[in-house]
Parts: sequence; C-alpha cells; structure tokens
Amino acid sequence: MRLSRMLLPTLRENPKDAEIDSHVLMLRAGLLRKMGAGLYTFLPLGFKSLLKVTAIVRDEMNRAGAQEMLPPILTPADLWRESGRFDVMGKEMMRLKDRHEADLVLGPTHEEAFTAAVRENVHSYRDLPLTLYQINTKFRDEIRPRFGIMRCREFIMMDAYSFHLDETDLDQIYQEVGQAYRRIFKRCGLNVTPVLADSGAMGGSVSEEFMVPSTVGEDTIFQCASCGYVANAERAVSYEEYKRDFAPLREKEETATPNVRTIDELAAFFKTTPDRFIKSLVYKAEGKPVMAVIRGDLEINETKLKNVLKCAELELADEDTIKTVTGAPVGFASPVGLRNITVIADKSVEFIVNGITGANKKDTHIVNVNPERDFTSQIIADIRLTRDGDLCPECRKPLKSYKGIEVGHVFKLGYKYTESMHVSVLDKEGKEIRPIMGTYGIGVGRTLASVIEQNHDENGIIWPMSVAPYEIIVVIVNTQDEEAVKAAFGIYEDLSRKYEVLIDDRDERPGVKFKDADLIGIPIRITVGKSFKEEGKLELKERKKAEKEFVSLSDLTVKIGEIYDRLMANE
RNA sequence: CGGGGCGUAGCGCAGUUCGGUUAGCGCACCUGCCUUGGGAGCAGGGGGCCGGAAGUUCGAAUCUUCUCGCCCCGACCA
Repeated sequence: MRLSRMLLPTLRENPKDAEIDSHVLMLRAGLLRKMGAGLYTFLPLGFKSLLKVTAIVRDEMNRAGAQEMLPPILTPADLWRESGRFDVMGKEMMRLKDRHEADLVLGPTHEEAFTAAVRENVHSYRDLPLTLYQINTKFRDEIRPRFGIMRCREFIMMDAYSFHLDETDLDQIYQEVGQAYRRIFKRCGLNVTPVLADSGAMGGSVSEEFMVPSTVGEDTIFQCASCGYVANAERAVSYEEYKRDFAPLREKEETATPNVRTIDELAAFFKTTPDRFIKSLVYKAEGKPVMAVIRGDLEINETKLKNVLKCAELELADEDTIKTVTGAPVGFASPVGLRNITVIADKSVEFIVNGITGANKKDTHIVNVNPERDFTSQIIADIRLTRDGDLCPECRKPLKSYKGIEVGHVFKLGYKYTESMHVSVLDKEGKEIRPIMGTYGIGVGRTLASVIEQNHDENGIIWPMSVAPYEIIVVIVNTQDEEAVKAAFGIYEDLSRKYEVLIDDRDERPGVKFKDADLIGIPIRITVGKSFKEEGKLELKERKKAEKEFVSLSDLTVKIGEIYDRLMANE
C-alpha cells in the first residue's frame, strides 16, 4: 500500500479524551476514531490489525474443533423471554421495537441464539459434542464506556458455545478451548494469566478468566508467588486462622454514640480497633431484605454473598428499608434482637468475643455482644473480600494483588439454557438427554488494545509481527531523487509478493516519515536514503531495536526473510 | 443515577469573569518558493450558524432559561 493514497490521519498532539496509552496511540496512529460515547470507527490501518487478531482467533478455534457460524445481532425478544433473561438482564441490554411494535434485543451475548440453533437442528446423541462460535458485533449499553475500545458499547467479540452429553465431555472441551485461548493470546504477543473466576449461583461450576496484567485494568487479581494460586477479587479466598479469645463473656450494655456511624469513627470513639466491631449491612436479595454481618476491619464480597444466598440480584438496601428492618437510621444496624430477617455471618464473626455492634436504635451501640448468646446467624460462610497480604488458601503465604484486563473467559455453564429452553437429544436407548453447556468469549477489540498497552514506547506502537497491520515499511527519504524512488518501488513490488508492505511515497520531510513510521509501529523499516545514494545500501531497522543495519539490494530478500522469521518465532 | 467538568476550524486551545470592530493562536490543509536523515523555513490562502433552541439587549461566543452531546470520579457490571 502506498502511504500517499492511504487514509492515515496521524495526530501530532494527544487527543484530550484519551486517558490510557493504548487509546491515545490508537487515535494518534490513525487506527480509530470515536463516533459517539462507546462507539468507534476502525479506520483502515486499525481494521487491518483487528482482522489479524480475528484471523488468529478463527484459526485456533477451528483447530480446537469449533465451527464458525453467524447469527443475527438483532434477536427477537421472545428468545430472551424463553430463557427468562428478558426481565432479568439490566439496562445494559439494548431493547428496541420494530415497525410492528415487536420487541427486539441487540445481542449483548448469544447463549439464547446458539441454544435455539442447537434445539432446532440437533436431535441425536450422535451429533454431540458440538462447539459453535461466532466473531460478531455485540452491543452492551454500558453505564460508563471508557478507555476507547477497552470498554465500549458496540464491540467485536468471539463467543463460543459447546454442547455435551455429559460433564466429562464438557470438561474435555473446556480444557481444549482453554488451551486454544492460551495459543491465541501467545500468538498475539500478549502476556496473559488465566485466573480462577466466580462461576455464579446459576448452575455454573468452573470458570476461568484470561487476564492481561496492567495498571489500567479494571479487575483485581490475587496471586500467590509461592504456589501459583491466582484468582480474581470476586472468587479469591484467603486463609485466616481465627484465634478464639477465651476472655470471659461480659454482660451486654447499651452505650450512647451520638452521630458516630462509621467503623473508623466508632473505633476512635471507643478507643479500640476496627476488628472489635461486628459490622452489619442490610441488603436486598431479589427484593427481600437480608442482613450480612462481618468483622469491622473486613469488607463484604457481594459476589460470595450472592452465591451463598443463591440469588441473581443483590443490592445494598436503601435508607427506608434499613429503617423498616432495624427501626433505626443507617449506621446503627445489628442482628441483636432482630427477628424475621435472615442473618448471614462471615466466618470472622464467630470468633468475636465481647464485640461492639449497633443497637438498632438511633445514636446507640451495644458493647459486649457475643455471637450465639446475643444473636443467631442462619448462615455462616466465607463472604469476605480478600485483601492484599491475606494468606494464600493453598499454602498460607501472603497473596499479592494487581490489576488486570479481562480479555477472555471460559465457563462451564451447566444446564441453565438447555433446561429453560427445553433442549434435548435422544440417546442410544431413545431416551431424552439434556445436553450440558460451556460458554467461552474473547473480546477481540479489547485484545487488540491490550496488545498496544503491552507493546509501545514513547514514540508509538511496537506491533508484534503477528498482528501488525503491515509487516514492512519502505521509507523514501527524498521523493525528488528519482533513482531512490525507482529502487524503493522495486523493493516494494518485490517484497509485496511475500509480505504486507507499506511504502511511504509521500512528499514529506524525512522527519515526518520517521515519526509516523514509529508511531504506527511497523515491525521492519527499510530506508532508502543517504546510504543508498552513497554506497547503494539500504538501511534496515526493527521497530523494537535501536540499532540499524545496512544491506545491499542483492542481500535484502534473504536478510528480510531472516528478520521476519525471527520476529514471527519470538511471538 | 449522584458529584465534578467541558462543548469556539480536522486536532489542541485562548477569548466568556465585567456584552461592544470583521472571533483569534499553534498544528493540520491549499498555492508558490526553498529544503530533503527525526514532526524545517518564507510568502500567500481556504475553512466557524462560537453544540442547539428560546429569551434579555441598540448589540450576545460572552448574560438568563431550557435542551443535546461528551469527559472524569462514584455507584453498577455474565
């Protein structure tokens, strides 16, 4: 491709809306433009890289035995009513009506569509297992799109769905897809850590997320350097040896605590430490109030709480609910004396002796509260949020936390959709069997952004060869020099038979061309300039290296081949 | 949805407090000259419904009201 004819609007200055490096570079290098909040246009250069990523994804998914198909993005609401998700999914699911007033959904994910396809077309045990996938546009009306294509509303995703006769078979495909994912990310030049993830209350059992460690990540990961335990914040558990305090139980007693509400304020007021408190929070689980209690220095992990309660929706109760349930304003709740409400206690609470808690009365707390004696918990479970430095559940060494970008997810889904949507096949005996499902997703655009996030310097993008929009760029230093132009085009034509090559034939000054070449990050640069004029040699430079080397025209093909193979192999 | 901020040329911004020539600057763009190894220089030029609507006023980018869009923090998040 000739740069003189290409739509490549590079920017000198940083666009003000971009906050993270990958976003800045995608805009500056002319890969991407914003059309609206969370809506982006891929310009030719960016689209080319995106296609490279999808090609890798497609290649590895096919290799894992999955079959690509293409359902529509716009799906009838009835499909979602069947699975029960039409009402359950929040506002992030984009709903619209057609001219006949029929409800439609812009697919945020496609379990329903694939399950329906299998239900209609698969009837025998002989047809299973089956893994189907698509690389398609998804729409999620995100509350807050941000970081360019890292978290946007319309995005490209590869999502796969597998159907199996039994769990053993599901497990095998689950492992194979997981291996395919590892190969995909490796080929994209990405460093990715698979972490244990929450699998939810809904029939799911095992789940792994593929994380790119990054300070701009929106997810938190806990990792043990010693034994390799890795989990995301929702899933992470920690080991804690709770010590039983054998101090004598004292009589509980109400104390006036005017306007003292938060744990920190209370600790100061009582001149003690936060772990002496029993923190009580009222939640609404699918509309029904419940109370979660935990030691004052710890935080509730709402995902764990949700799983324990086996509920799909959980939110902190509003002030009115709290007042109705406890009889007191926010800040004075406690399980003491409360009836008709389910109390879920974190394990940490059991060991508190003579603790402090609210009195369910304005401006009042109770001291010397003891679990069991003063209140009962219907459920005792691990509902705490893991903290940095907590002990590893496997080997009891400290856990370290860091941020990550979720680029992929594999999930043993279970029977949720095959059950709700009545999918069955006949077995050998002619009996109906319900298939079990797995679901798998890769954010293609997010993967691309992550590649840039991990591969750039102050001058621009440094593409790994595998996803570079072009592999080689030929820079003509002086387009007035006819001999140089002729030689450069000769090289361009020649290399184009084997590689994807750009030629910078623009009538620009050399500085502009070098800056742009660095910015758009083409892995190999061939410069036809001074050295060519003086001694007939071409200058070769790899984007990721500082050194240059000079080769004659006759050695070029071989030399490029070597560099290309090496760069491909490194990834 | 709560809090904060921003909409002026393709990009980055000034001007708005305190209304008053023809709305300005840098980069980008066009023409010419010159230059050709790291975002040159000189000269000339094009491009704006100052986000939109309604109002106040002799006069509005500037004041008032409404509205739309975008960004950040938070809450939310199969």
